[in-house]
Amino acid sequence: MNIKVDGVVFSVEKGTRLRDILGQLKPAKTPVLAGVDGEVVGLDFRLEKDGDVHLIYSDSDEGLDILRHSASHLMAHAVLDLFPGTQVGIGPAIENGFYYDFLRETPFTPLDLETIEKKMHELADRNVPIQKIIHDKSEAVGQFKKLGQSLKVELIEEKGGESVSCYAQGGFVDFCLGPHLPSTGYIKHFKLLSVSGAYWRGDERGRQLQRIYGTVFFDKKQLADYLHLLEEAKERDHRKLGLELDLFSSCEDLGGGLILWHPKGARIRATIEQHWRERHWTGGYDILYTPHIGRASLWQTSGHLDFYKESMYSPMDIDEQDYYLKPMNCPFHIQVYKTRLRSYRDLPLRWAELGTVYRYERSGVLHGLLRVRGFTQDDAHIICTPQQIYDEILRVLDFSISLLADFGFVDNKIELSVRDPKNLAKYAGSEEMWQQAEASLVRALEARKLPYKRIEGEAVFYGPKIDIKIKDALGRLWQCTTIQFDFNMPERFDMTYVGEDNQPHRPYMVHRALLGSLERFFGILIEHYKGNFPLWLAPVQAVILPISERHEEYAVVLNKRLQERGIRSQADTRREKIGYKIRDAENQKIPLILVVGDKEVAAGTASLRVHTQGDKGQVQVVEFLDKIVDLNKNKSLTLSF
RNA sequence: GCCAGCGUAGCUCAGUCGGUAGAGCAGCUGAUUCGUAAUCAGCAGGUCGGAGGUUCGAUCCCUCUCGCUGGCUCCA
Repeated sequence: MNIKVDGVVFSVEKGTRLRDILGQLKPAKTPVLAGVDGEVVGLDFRLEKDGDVHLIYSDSDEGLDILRHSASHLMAHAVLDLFPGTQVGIGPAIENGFYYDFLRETPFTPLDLETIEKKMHELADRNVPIQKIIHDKSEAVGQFKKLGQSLKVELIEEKGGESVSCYAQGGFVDFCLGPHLPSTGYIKHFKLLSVSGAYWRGDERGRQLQRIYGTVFFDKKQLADYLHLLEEAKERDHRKLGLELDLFSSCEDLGGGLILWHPKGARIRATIEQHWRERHWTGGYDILYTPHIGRASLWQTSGHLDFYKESMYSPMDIDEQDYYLKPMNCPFHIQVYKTRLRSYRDLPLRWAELGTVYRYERSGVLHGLLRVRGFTQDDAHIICTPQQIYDEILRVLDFSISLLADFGFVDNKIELSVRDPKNLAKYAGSEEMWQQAEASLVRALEARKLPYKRIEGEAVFYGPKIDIKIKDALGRLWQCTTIQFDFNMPERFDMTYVGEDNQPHRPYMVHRALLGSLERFFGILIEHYKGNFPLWLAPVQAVILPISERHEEYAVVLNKRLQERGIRSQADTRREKIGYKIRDAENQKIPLILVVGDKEVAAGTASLRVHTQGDKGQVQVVEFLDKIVDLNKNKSLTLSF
């Protein structure tokens, strides 16, 4: 009898268990499951006929998906056992875990989660087989009606074909395409994480269900690692660090989603902005400033009052005219463009602005610095001729990647969003423009050999775009850069330039933000570095700690020498023991700590301690100064002495 | 906006089955002059998120409201 395992043919005896052929196969890792002719089986599965086998490993997406999905069924099983009368909604595998939605009068409490978890362990320990059952539709509907599961009935009636696939384990049955584990015994290492509300089928007018989230892994260590990652994320939370390091706050009287930048946070922001301006000026951009409010007629022309009104704040009355807070900067930049007749010789124009915009966000979505109602975009508009778009896209792509790298973000994921081919009517701009724009985006990505994901239907109505997501120290992705074509605004504002042919032409406009917003980027930066900012960004770069009062004068002089070289330095002359001051400086995450006592005063040196690295011994002041000035100027991301 | 949870001193948290509150850190004052992550003592600090109701009496119970948290929805 011949079987093919992951493409390699083996000859085995009928009835051989999969487990027994692993010796011959010598896979690099031990598999947990296998797929045999489209079914998921355990390693004890006996091969009875010729067929295709593929091995499934504990850390593969496929394996985890099956496990997660089966764990969600196990959870539903436990919930129905514990709380009869509960209705089940849907329960898929998701990134990092699973959830299941339940319809039940009484809300689940954290205590209930423990009980459910215990029940799940019980059911898993019984190692109940999970069986696929094919019903015909009416039979399935009848069965779920009898069980009182009307949500499932609704789903089957809508989604089920003539025959309906269900999975059963013990007394629990679910309408589900699978695949699932062979039995519940595989589900050992899991944890239920939280309860929240979720709308039935995502419709906010519909019924609200209770969603329980959990996570599951094949082995104990993977679960422990994941839970550790969650802890680590909590430690890095920018809201916690923002308070501890005195970077920013928001307060009730101000209103949600509005941020106060404290001196240290503002220092970092100013450093970011300074760097950003330098890079833009040397990178071929000009910088604009525009106001925070504009007349209704402007927003009428731009179309924002038609298509963006829900995100805009109510108008204010100024001399009986309506003025609106700006949710975007583009109409202002366009006004600058229109102040004079533009020639093709003027293009491309690259106009950037750190523009503060205000957008209404629903109260429930506000989150620290990451989702706010007032924020400063590092915005720019590139206005160019059709012939220039490829060069401009390439340029902005390079620029963005290099700017992000300055802050230590070098691992990116790029997405290209294009039209939904099935719904071409809803887009602004001509067929030719879309094709040309998309081609230039693709060409630029390919010229730089940047891997990207093409997503159909994700483009906004006015043009295709490239988004860049950066990966932080915990491997989490954050969207920062967006580069979008806009075929709508030039039309609405009737932007033109005079071509070589002395005729008016419509320019192309590209809207781009690289860091995204300063608030959000700062939040990401705090979490990425866990508050341990690289030297060039640190609000306080060095602190001088005199051992006792008699070393104060030396410390003050040394401090002044650092400050004269442009280092943000402080002398801590509080009458405290050195251990106390060191602890304080370490907690404040100050990169460089200089301890000075009798020895240093006598030798004219300082003892250097580097944050998180410990005591480095004595350094010569002149050499040390040269070195840190250099590290600071070069915006080094690491400190080595 | 919706569901659930939370809101006690600047911060982290305890507490009151209804009789107006307590610790540690931070702060202030004093002593200590010290060598690589917390010196000691004293003091001060709260209309227990806000408003209303029930009650002889509310920080505690109820209603409303504001804010925060986790999600959902949204994210041109």
